[in-house]
Amino acid sequence: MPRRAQPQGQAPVTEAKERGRRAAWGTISREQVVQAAMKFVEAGNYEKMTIRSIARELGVAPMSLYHHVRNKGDLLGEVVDRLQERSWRPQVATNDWRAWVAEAADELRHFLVTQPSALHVYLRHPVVSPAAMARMRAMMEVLGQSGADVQTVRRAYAAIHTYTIGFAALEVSWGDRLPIDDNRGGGNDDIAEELADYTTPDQFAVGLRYLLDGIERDAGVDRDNE
Amino acid sequence: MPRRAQPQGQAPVTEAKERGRRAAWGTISREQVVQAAMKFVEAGNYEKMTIRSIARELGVAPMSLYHHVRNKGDLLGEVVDRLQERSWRPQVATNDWRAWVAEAADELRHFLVTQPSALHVYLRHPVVSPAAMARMRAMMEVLGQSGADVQTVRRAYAAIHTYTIGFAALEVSWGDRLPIDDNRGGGNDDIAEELADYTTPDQFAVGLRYLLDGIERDAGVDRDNE
DNA sequence: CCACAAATTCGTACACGTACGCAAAGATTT
DNA sequence: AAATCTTTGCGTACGTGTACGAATTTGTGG
Repeated sequence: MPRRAQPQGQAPVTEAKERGRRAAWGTISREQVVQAAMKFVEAGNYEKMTIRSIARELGVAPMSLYHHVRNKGDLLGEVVDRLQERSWRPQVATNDWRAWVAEAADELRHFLVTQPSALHVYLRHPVVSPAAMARMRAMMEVLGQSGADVQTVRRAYAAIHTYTIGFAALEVSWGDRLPIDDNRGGGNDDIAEELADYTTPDQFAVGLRYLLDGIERDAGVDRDNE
Repeated sequence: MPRRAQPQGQAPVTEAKERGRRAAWGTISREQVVQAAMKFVEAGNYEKMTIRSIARELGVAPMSLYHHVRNKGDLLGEVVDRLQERSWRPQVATNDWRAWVAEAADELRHFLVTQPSALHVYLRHPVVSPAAMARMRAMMEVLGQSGADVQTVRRAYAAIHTYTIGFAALEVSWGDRLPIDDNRGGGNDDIAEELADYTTPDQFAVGLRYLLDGIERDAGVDRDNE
């Protein structure tokens, strides 16, 4: 059914595609796609953020998005970067590097726990978005204040980073109640439930303190070898 | 070829369901579904393990599986439990609890890194399958040898567990190369690449040592307060 | 001005997990 | 045996991400 195009030239780039008609050329840009996606996440409806729903919102066919976004993961990555930027600006200037690092780590933990979309992204691949890189650089700079050399600083950063993300992942997942549990779990999930009480921000701080103790010690060794 | 009913019990591959016909009553059991699923995972084709492919393998319609398995997650959980059981049997009896715990943790890390299906399961919800519970109990028992009280042991277990899973998650994800990177990443993903070198088994051991140091210290406090 | 290339929108199609409900077969009760 | 209940297999349908290629629009060179 070849539909003939209307020569209605100056259709202002305005609103959305009315019924059946193809949307005007240049209707959407990457920026608009990202913003539309962000609206879902901001409203707490992360799971409702689908390619199709975004397209509907923009008055465009689903496949049209793919000329502005590599795929859903790409889009989500950008959304998360903006959320993260908004969530925290690193400000380096401290005389207590341990406190600074601890706070920064907890901030990331909180962000990941609060934004399920972010956790997904962080678990799927290394995040190298601008906000994430800024955070990393700040973290490394402050870690350097301990006197550790570059090697030790990177080690320390990696350890803290993995611990933080891992903790956030379990804090979230352990928060979900198990599906009914028809004893396929071996019958002893009371224990698991008790353990969930040990996946709290307080607990996070305890483990983090352990890590920082170890880092501090290594930093001392670095200084001695100087 | 007329098909006959299977006289119960584990049969070889029932040459079931020739074209169009409905498979005989009692053709599949939960056990068979799990085993069919396991074949995919064992062959390293975890991503090929779909409800539809399993059904095809068993010669039944996809929806038939759902009378034996709650959903794909349930199925995957059981598969992972069997893999885990095969991968490691806890044997408690040691005079060096730190070495034992370190080895057990590294074993879990290795398992998760090796079996992407397992990592998925561990990241989605608390795993309370028999093998996982056995592992946990063994770990706690050995941690108790440090002299720590119950509270401290649980704290310690939680810290080690989250660190292990988090590390495994990043070790895997950082191993995947980024998708081409059209500089949306901020341009500096060399740094990320360098950091990937710090997500290695060696690095895992370093961070774990930090945690164990902290645990050991707390255990000492527990003993003193006794 | 016209031919041709590039960018953009979109229709169709596929495999995925699975909700829903019907039909067939076994189990139980009358 | 007949009637009824329960378990199991399956057909259909929906919403998902996205590969593929066609249709349309804009930009470019002759």
